[in-house]
Amino acid sequence: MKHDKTTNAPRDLLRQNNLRCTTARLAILNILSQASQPYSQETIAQQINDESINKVTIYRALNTFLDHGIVHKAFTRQRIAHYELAHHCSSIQCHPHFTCTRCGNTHCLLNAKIPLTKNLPKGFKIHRQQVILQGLCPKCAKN
Amino acid sequence: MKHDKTTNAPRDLLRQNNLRCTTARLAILNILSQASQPYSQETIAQQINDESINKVTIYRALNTFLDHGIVHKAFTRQRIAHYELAHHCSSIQCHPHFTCTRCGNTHCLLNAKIPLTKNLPKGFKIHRQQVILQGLCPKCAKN
DNA sequence: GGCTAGATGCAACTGAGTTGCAAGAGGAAA
DNA sequence: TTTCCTCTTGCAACTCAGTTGCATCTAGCC
Repeated sequence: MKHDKTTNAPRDLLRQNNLRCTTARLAILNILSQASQPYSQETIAQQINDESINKVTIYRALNTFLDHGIVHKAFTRQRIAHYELAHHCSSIQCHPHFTCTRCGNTHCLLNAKIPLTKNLPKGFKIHRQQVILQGLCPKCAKN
Repeated sequence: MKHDKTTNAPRDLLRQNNLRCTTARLAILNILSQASQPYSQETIAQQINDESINKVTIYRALNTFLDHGIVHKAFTRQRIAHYELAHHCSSIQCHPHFTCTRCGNTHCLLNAKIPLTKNLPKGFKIHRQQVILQGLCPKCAKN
């Protein structure tokens, strides 16, 4: 069993998913497996010593990993901001938003209730809790 | 009391916040007040009949509304995607992520528990629930 | 070692959102 | 109603995360 930091885990992970073990992919997986928080493409690029790895390669590798469920996006990417009037929301929590993964429509679930998160580590002061649900809307779930 | 669709509510809202009542702002607020779901800048622009209103104006008006709490972003804008290995998460729910509004750092709250959303409207099939917390991290809360 | 599909690098592109600046308009005072 | 000041708007040019097309390279099977 190897005890150095770059274990065989990433290599195995790739093989299990029938993906080629390339330098770039192994480097990315090694970095993510040692990460204590989600990393952006930029952070990953900085942490890769070998600066020859192109950002496109990192994006493509990450997307491949996403497809295979090896990795996921810690934050749903929402390049396009959506706004609504604030009158229905409490100061700390808004109603959850549901986005359909098939048709892309978003619905406000005004009546759905989510208790505030519990077991928070000490010292964190929560000002706002936001819940995002993904799945199929009634229309798309039928078909 | 006026009964037409463009009520005085938006005008009052602007006055309460010491904001000038301009054509663009009133149009945007009217649209949002009739919206059943969060709208993007593009959608708002489409719904404004007067096509002469510039997209920059809409962005700036929305940001002003944000500053005054009249409006909020239904989805936290995350232009930059952050990735992490998927091994710690259940198929439906990942641990919550906390983003500090002061220093911008994000932390994984691995031990925090959030019950799944209840009182869902009929027909919605949830595949994934994501919780985003905002506030102050222990370091920033001290200062 | 040779071959081939899949992976990579490069450059150019896309598009949401921002910035600087000049021109325009709201609204309070005269 | 007019004047005037300040805030708002429009335009054009920019920023930058992420994508695409295409030529080149390489992992891994034979």
